[in-house]
Amino acid sequence: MTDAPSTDAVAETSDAPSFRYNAALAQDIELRWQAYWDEHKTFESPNPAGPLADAAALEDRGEKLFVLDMFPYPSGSGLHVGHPLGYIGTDTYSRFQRMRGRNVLYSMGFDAFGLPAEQFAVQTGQHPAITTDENIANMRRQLHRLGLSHDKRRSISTTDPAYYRWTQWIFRTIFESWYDVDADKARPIAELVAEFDSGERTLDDGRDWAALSGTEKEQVLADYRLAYVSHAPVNWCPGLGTVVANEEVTADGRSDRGNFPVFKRNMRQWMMRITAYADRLIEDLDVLDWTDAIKTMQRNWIGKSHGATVHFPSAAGPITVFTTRPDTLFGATFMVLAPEHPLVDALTSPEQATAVAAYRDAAAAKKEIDRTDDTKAKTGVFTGGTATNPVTGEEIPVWIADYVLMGYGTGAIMAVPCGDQRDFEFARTYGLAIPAIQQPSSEWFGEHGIEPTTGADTSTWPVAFVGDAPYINSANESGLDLNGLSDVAAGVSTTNDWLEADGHGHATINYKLRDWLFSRQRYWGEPFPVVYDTDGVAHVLPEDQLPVLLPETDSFAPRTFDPNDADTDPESPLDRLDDWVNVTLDLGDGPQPYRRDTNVMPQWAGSCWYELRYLDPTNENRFVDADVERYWMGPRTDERPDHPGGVDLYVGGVEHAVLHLLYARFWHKVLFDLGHVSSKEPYARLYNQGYILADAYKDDREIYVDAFAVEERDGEFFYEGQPVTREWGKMGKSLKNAVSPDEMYDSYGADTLRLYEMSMGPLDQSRPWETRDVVGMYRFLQRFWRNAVDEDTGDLVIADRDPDDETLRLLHRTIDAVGTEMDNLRFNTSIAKLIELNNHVTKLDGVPRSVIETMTLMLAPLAPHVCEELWAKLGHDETLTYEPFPSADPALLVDDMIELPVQVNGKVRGRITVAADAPNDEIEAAALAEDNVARTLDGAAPKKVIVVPGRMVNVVA
RNA sequence: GCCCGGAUGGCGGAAUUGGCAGACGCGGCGGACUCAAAAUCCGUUGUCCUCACGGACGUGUGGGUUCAAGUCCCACUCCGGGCACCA
Repeated sequence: MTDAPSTDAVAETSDAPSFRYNAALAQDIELRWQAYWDEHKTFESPNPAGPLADAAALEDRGEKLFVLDMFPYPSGSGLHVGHPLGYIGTDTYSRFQRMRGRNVLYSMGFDAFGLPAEQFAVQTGQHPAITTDENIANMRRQLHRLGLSHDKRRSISTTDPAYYRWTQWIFRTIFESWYDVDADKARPIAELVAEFDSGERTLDDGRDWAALSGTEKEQVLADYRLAYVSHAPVNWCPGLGTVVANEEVTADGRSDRGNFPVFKRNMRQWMMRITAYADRLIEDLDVLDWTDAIKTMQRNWIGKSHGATVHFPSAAGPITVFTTRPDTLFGATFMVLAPEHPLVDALTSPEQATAVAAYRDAAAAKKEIDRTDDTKAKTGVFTGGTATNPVTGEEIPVWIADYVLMGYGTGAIMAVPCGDQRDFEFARTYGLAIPAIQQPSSEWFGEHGIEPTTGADTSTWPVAFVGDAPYINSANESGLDLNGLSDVAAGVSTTNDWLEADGHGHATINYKLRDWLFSRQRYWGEPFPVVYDTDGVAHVLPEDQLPVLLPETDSFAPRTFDPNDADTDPESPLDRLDDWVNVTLDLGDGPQPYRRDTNVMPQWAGSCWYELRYLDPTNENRFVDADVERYWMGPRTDERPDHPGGVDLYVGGVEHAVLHLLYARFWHKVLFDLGHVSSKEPYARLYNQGYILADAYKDDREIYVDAFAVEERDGEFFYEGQPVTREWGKMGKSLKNAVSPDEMYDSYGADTLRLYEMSMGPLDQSRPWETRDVVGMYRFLQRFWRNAVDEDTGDLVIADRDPDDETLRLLHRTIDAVGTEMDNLRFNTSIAKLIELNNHVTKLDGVPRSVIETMTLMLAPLAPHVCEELWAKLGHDETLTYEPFPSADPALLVDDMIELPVQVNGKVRGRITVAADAPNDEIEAAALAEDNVARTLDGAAPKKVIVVPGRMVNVVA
């Protein structure tokens, strides 16, 4: 009759009813339905083309919906109950939307390259390829047991050569392109070469392109390519044995992985020209449905600021500064260079040489955290050199100080002590002049408790003045005159015009964002598809020579160093493999000897495009078929005209706000510019789920102890008799407070775990795990099950009649509410409404079939296994996955009679029941006649009666 | 220091546009079943006053707007997160 799995009584050790919904029965149901879904390929979603195409199914399914989780790295310790919070949310949403008729793409891959996997391998002595596969298998098992409705055909691992072949292909594509500033998009490098060849474009430095040697041409092109090798200051982390990106360095100058010190060193490394996209990465945030918090973080990281570039002539050549306040040039009485600035040597006078050298050494030795600590007093040294202020013509002293950072702007500033607090403090410390160039208001003086000063005198000022105020002492003989203006914006634009006209500078936009350091000196990553010829010129391998396989070796451990020894050099593990490094290849001009690049890509590479591979996971000709890509990722202008396209719902933790999410947007935009994808953004809607928190306990050595062995006595906590201190933390192995989902499956089953995690609170909020609370959802499922099934016989016990009016109305109100709540990812309130309905029908003498069927469908996205089981028991032959989600009858959402609270002076004194469409005067009369209202009024005539239709009545006495 | 969030019973959390504060769950209390316990089920549960009817108080603090404020405005306190010598 049905191919749904059959129910067998579960043997019980106790005398509990054989068909009570308990952990054993739940497990039985869950394993059977998981097998059923696999066998029937229930969650496979059809593509419009290629091997996953299925025209009939596509016709059936309706509009596409791409739901995506941030994919995990396959950890060696497996999952704890905190990991799947987001996955349960996306699974529930996906199941709900399938019932709403959408063609849902939902799968899960593994971000398996990178440091964690490599470190785990080093610890266990196993090759990372082996441990990674084992860990993936274990995580797949745990996720499968949770009942996640993934299309398993679409799962990928970034470590699979069939996957990273295309990661290398995208690298190749980026390498072979350049950013055309005029067209404001990336274009193939071949088109740039063609422009140089034809003379349409000439070299900036005036050289003749045609006269350059091949190597020289390559050097020119390298300055245009979006992936290039640079010799520049990078973040060297001896403790990890590799360089890391700016985004991977914490505010206190340490690696976010491993927490080792990071040092700035000049090194030859691969970079990606993400800065070319700075503006678009900011602008396109506007069309994304992301939280403002994440958008703000990305904007701050890119750090766009408007200002001016100004050149100060000096004996050592012009010193170029960036300033956001060119209007304060008249107040620039000295300059400050970062200690590492290249002009320092040339500017330093013989008398100051010793002091300058000593200061530079001290600055270099300082840890980043000390250098960027703005609470410390400012230090610096005079170089003995001077530069010319272009607006005043004055010779001003040039200092070096470590509060000026080489990594921002030009590494040099003009100091305006009257208008910048840092410069002010520096000038006070070293007795430099602080002439005023704006006249602050008397209020400003009042706020700082000093007598107003006029003119240049600032001797009594406690701080610099920042803001709008009339300019003074701000005119020169070459036609720049700000005096009389009092608006900073006007001052800035006037000054910029003058600077440009006189050739001293020009308006500029500066960014905090630096190019992305893309190479790592580790083993477990994607090899660069790059070789060097005997002249040292880099060649990217042609498509047909990809993938460049990561070579097999036993010596995959990185060379790491004393974490504090900055004077070390990175050594790539791949460097040791001479046979692999030295190759003879035919790149079109016959077999030639080459050396392979021995770097690997950062972990972020694989996660920059994985969502695209889900679409077409087995394609061997392209990273994704164009039609398939357009179907799943294309912009949806039916939703809104500026829809950017991309993933419809992307759920993950907030910790990737500027790492993965920035890099992935950058790659996607390059692919978009080159016509390889149809959406300008990868993730249209981003939702940040919260974390599961758990108490963690530390002993007096500050070491975490097993949280499950801690006892509480009178508000104090003890571990093995010793007092310990409690703190909040994310759940995790390192805090020794992790609860495994396997424990929950054993005690309650997956459906209960799913319901509990969804009921704890809003999905975007962090919440503390309480194992003892889980039983609430278990009891709910038991009650729900008992409403339909006889616990002793396992037979259906539904009532053979139509629901009463009250039940019917509650049912439809619940349908209405649950649909809306689920649409908005508010699963906690969906569950509350379903429990409310279930509690109501529990009191009935038997639940009508129509009610139990509707409830089963509504609960199915949240607790799919038990609902499938009931659905089958109710006589249905097929999975409920594609049953339409119940819809509410609008006529049943409005009641004939309604109860209204009656307030007297804002306090509820009684209730009246009136017809829903009763006129106001009738409601008013009923309200005043209510016993307790009348008593409260005590005969006094009401001053006013406010009737809020359908809501309430307020009597003003 | 700057920018975002947030604060509601013993606990997690609910509350369209301002309109019955505390939905739902945990825990507590009382009861049923049981020799007993666990599990399960039923009832009850913001605090205080009252035998009761009922009343007073109550959404971090202090003001304000309003017939009516958890919700809006002003000023603060505390907590979480992000950024931070960014010129």
